[in-house]
Amino acid sequence: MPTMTETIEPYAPSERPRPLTSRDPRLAPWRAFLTAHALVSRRLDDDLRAEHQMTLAEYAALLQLAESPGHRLRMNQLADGIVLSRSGITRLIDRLEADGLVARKHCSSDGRGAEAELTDQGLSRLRQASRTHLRGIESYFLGSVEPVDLDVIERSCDAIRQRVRGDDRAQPGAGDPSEALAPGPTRGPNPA
Amino acid sequence: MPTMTETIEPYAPSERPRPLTSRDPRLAPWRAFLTAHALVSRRLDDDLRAEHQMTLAEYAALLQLAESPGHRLRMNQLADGIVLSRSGITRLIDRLEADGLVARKHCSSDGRGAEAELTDQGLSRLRQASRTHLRGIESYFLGSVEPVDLDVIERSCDAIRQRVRGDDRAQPGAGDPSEALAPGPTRGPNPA
DNA sequence: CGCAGGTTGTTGCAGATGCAAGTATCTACC
DNA sequence: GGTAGATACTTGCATCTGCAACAACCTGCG
Repeated sequence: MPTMTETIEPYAPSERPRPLTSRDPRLAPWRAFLTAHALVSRRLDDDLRAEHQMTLAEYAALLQLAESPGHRLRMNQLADGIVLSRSGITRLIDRLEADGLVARKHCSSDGRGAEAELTDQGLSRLRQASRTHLRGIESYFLGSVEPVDLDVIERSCDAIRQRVRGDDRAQPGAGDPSEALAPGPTRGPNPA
Repeated sequence: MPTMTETIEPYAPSERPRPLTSRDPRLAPWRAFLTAHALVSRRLDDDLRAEHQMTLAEYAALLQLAESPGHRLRMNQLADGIVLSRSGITRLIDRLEADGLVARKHCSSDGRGAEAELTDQGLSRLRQASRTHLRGIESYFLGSVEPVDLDVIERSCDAIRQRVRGDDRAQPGAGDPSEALAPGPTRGPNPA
């Protein structure tokens, strides 16, 4: 796997001399990170619940499906994508299916497998909810971070992701997911 | 096809012209942020559970107490500090009290109030757990982020915090909390 | 003083999540 | 081909969390 970012730094961030102590000033960024996440994600969740009767996790699942080819995904990939346990995904899809937003399909290539497929109604609900959600991200997250700093955050968080789980399940053939929500003349199921 | 060549103009991060769309590249940092947090916090929680039978939230509460003057804190402040609902804090302190790690005290200045006070055993358990926890932070978080970038993350996350909750409950008179866990000859309530 | 309204913490209840165990299926090796 | 082990998902059970309702208390105003 590519170690691509060979930086010109003084030392690699992974190997530092002394063990971390409770008074190390580098703990401040970590705490800020934790608090910021807790506040933002709670707020986004509250907004989605209030305006669309939908949790943040449900939104994330619908979004993942909308960005996947054929609007369908295996349970496992879904679980990895939104960082949820297998059983968590089972129940989450249960709820979305009960609401008619996704449909369970048998996986043709793997008898054990199940796929969740976004329904038209699911896509519609996702698009509606995305207005609230994107407004929230813009307001709480992007509105607080200097544009120049977004790259740093993305790089750092990607590095964290790669480090915590040795691998990553990237899907190179997934096409451009950025248009999954775009209501333009991209594909059939338009928001009627 | 829209030209992605945006000029590098410096405008305030709070006021942007167009509403955020689902294909905006600024969504990538947000998603990376979400995923990184989910992975790191889960990992830290798993480690604490496995090695010290303690959740991350319990650790955070004990730590907050250890950093507070007198090793005690009102329920509300505790709730704000670790971003948990009131009832969540009630139950969390219930558990810690049942384990003998904190003790509930009546607040002398406010008859409604309750304070949680760290017990000696609580401090001891916290110190033990902190080895695991600090090791995890070093390994997963600090080991992934370039030292130069820590400041950016701290600033950004602080800005998010301030924006999401209009105010912040800063305690300027709380002294230097960084020594709360240091086993050295710092202050009175030492591990007898 | 006395009450209205706000604040603090706790409890009933419901929802979301994880682990461990179970079932069905796939893969590899004999 | 057949069996052992791995994998994919689901289910039972326990835990954690939040909202709404509640009780106790404080504050301010008449």
